[in-house]
Amino acid sequence: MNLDSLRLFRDIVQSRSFSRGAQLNGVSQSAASQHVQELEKSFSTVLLDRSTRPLTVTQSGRLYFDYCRDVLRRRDDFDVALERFKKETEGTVRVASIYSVGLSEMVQLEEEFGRRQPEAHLEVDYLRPEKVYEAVLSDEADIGLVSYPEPTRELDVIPWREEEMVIAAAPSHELAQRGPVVSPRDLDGHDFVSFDEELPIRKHVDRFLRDLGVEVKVVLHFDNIQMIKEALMHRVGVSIVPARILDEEVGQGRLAAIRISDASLHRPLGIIHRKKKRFHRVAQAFLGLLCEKPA
Amino acid sequence: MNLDSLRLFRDIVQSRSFSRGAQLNGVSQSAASQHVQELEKSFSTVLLDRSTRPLTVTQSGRLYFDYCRDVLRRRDDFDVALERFKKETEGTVRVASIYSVGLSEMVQLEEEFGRRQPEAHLEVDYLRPEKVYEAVLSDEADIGLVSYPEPTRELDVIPWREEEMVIAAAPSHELAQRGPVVSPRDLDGHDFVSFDEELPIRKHVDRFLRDLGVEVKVVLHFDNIQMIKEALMHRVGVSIVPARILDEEVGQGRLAAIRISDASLHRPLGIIHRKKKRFHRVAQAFLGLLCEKPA
DNA sequence: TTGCAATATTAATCAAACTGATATATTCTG
DNA sequence: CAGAATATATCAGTTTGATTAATATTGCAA
Repeated sequence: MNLDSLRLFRDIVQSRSFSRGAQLNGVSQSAASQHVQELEKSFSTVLLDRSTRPLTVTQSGRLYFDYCRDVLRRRDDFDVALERFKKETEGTVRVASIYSVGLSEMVQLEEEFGRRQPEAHLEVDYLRPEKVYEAVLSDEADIGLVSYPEPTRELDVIPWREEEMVIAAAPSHELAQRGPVVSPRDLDGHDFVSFDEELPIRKHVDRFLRDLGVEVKVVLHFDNIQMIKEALMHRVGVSIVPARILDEEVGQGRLAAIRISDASLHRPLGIIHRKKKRFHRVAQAFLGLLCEKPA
Repeated sequence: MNLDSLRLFRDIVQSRSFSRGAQLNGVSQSAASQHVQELEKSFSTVLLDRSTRPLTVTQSGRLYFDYCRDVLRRRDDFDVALERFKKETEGTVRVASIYSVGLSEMVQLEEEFGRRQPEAHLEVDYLRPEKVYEAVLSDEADIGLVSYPEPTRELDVIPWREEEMVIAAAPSHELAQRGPVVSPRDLDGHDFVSFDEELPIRKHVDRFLRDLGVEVKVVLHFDNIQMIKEALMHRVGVSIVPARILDEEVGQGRLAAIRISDASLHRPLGIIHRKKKRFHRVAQAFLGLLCEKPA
């Protein structure tokens, strides 16, 4: 009693003919005849009166006909609802990103994506790192953009970028005066504005400095780069941050980016997603865009 | 996508488990798994999220689940409606009978039938003979009771009874005086109350008399026995009618039944029904009752 | 009646669904 | 975090049920 069967019976009744009903459904007249006989056997009742031509519907047959119509209508509704839902969700890529990926870059990506997939939507949520993981895990986001990505039991990581880390300071700061490139040792003893201790970036910077035997004096710490930049502009000290996110302030002369000679420090960014996640077409397009552009 | 499949999916969702859903539907876990995978392939969407336990339903899955529930509910309604309808019709035997089968006998039959099939209904319509044929042909009646039954292309006949025909007259009538049995020849020259010419019974009586060389004088004719009896009581003449239907009037002394010696005249009664008619249980019971009682 | 068109019947074929065995995955527990 | 326990996925082989082509039967009209 599948959909085709329901349609078949409906069409037989509506066309008042087994042959025409069969034709409408692309089956043989024999199949139609046998099908209705099976129905009648299973219901132990006569659905169609063939002793007259054109055939007529018995009262039981009318009951079943109405059932067929209702179910087929309900099915159409379902199909429509499913298609609408799929268009909605499959036309949207939901990205969860840490703040420090940088708005400017994201805007560029969005523009390029909009050109390539005019039909598609891109939803970007900027969240604190652990919230990014949560969003991806709970399937509220298709992909997540995080730094120092960690694969887990349920998450896979696609390496994305290695961002250069530079020393940031007010342009008037002593280190900024010293030139566009300095040795890490020059940081020794300076007041330092750092990240909160639980952030991976903090741990990596700490380790970097420790390995080189450089000691700084952490005078402030924040959980986001915006606040760090604010502090630097107020000449509270220096910091080490991803080069990319200083672009704007450096261009305006409000902060200086000082490259670290000698040893290089990089922040890895990664794309995280649920293991075995099946990306729809639009999501795949966005992933492709991300990976092809090493910027 | 038959009913079992819909139930299976519904139960998998409701029990949050393939295995339990399968068990509830008497199929293997393997079948359940494969079935949902086929569904997902056909919809090109994921219906159930198995990466968590217990499994969860995706939004698409919810749409399909609702569809399943609605269809199954609609199906239940259909089943109930069909059963109710069948009980109604299958619990009723619709009989179309000519008037002259006799009310008293029919009442007896109804009583006996009521004892044997307390749940059943018996609907008896008394009609003129051609209306009885019509009723059976158009399936307004399950069976028809007629005299001188004629099988046709669409009707079968089951012989039922051979009713003795007797001479009926007012008790004061000359023939009635002559004794309880007379020779057919004694009718010669008498005023005769007959049936309408188009009725089979008329033709048979006429032939009977003609074969014996008896000539009567038809002074009145009617299409029903009641009127004939009325006429006889008014001493309009004599007639030949089925013995059985005189019982009451004879008992009350209002008419006399005079048997015909010599040659015997009988009226055959038959049960007619549509060819290939499928009798339901109750109808079969009534047919059985009719045939077993040669009364 | 005969002839025409529709439906029923039959046997053979074929694809879908199911099972049992087993592999893989998830969760729980020590 | 390993390993047990439970759940789901996969695969090959089998069964079932739907389908077709050919043909018989039936209903209707001339």
